[in-house]
Amino acid sequence: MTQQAEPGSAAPAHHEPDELLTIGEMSRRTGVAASALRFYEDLGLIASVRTAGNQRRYPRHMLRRVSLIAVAKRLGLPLSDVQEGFGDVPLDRTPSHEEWQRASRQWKRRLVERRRGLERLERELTGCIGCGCLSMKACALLNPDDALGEDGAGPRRLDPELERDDADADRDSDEIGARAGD
Amino acid sequence: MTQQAEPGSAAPAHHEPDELLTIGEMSRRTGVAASALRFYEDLGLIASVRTAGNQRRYPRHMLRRVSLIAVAKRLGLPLSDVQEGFGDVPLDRTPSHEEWQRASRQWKRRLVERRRGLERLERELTGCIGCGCLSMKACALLNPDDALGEDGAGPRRLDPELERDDADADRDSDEIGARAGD
DNA sequence: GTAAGACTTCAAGTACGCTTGAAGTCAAAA
DNA sequence: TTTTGACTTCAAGCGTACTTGAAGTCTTAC
Repeated sequence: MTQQAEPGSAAPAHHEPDELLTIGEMSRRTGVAASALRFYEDLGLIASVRTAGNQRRYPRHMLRRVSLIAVAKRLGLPLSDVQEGFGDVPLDRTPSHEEWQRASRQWKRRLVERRRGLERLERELTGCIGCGCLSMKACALLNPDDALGEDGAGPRRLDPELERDDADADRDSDEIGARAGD
Repeated sequence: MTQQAEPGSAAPAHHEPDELLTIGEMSRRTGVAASALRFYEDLGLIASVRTAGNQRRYPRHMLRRVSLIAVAKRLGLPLSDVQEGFGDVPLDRTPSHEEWQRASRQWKRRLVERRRGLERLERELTGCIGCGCLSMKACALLNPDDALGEDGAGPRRLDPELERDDADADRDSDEIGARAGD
């Protein structure tokens, strides 16, 4: 962060292994605004070295980091989660495989969790509403799979977790379920 | 919204089919703060009738709506998406099955899209980083499925879409890929 | 009837994730 | 050398999604 880059190595067209990128190049290549990159740097999500003239230069491995931030953001993960997810992946050098792997396992857990949430919501909507009962408790038994099938995921029983998560709404959905019985 | 509820029907303990709920009861049952419920009402995401004394009373079917908002929020969907997702599901009466079904199909599309994004990120992390190549382009051929398998989804080739989406970062990942080849 | 607690509105404040603008500096090309 | 565009910091502003607080009203229970 307070290291210094060679002043002359600014922005050539061809690329060599340890060429440094300007903030503009990073922005163009990742699709992330320069102002956002500065913001991420303030947060410590990414880092840069500085030229003698105090301009940022990014090592190439920072591209991957920024891309991951962008994807995660698109998926609605807060930056604090992204930060945590990076764990001990180093900022000051190209991360090793082991370092990426350790981090990736953390991310995975978070992502699987979130994806499961999405799947639950999908099931609630296509399954429980689709079948007409509108009560998730009842639907846990019906176990619909019309929509899940189209994605290659097999039919599944709802988790006990779901019962807990949305129990508040369910305590009352019997009213709706009764109307559905007409 | 400007309808009026019977003044005497405030907050009994047992529940009848068309009993109305106070904002406090809604809050307790859905886990959503009363201030948030007022906010959602301002946005038109939910609606209430008023007592003679101007207090909110919620019909029971609003519980489901609020629960869906809460789940969607937990999954990082913006309220504007939630709003759109509700489409023509009516606020002023218990929605019919067809109305919920129409809306659910809209939601589904959004959710599937988002879930696919998560799966892509998972693949990138466990597949491409896990296997050591660190280049998504190369990994499209390797097609890892260790993590996908645990969720019952079959192994899949990466979409051409992925290539497009993250092409920016990939243009440079050959550098990383080269180091990975050691 | 009265007291307690739940409710009302409205305005302001907060946290996140940035963008915009001003004023000035740096780097590369002509 | 000069010009142009890309860069710098810092401060303020913005959109989303609320929370908090003040001042007052309603409902319920006693």
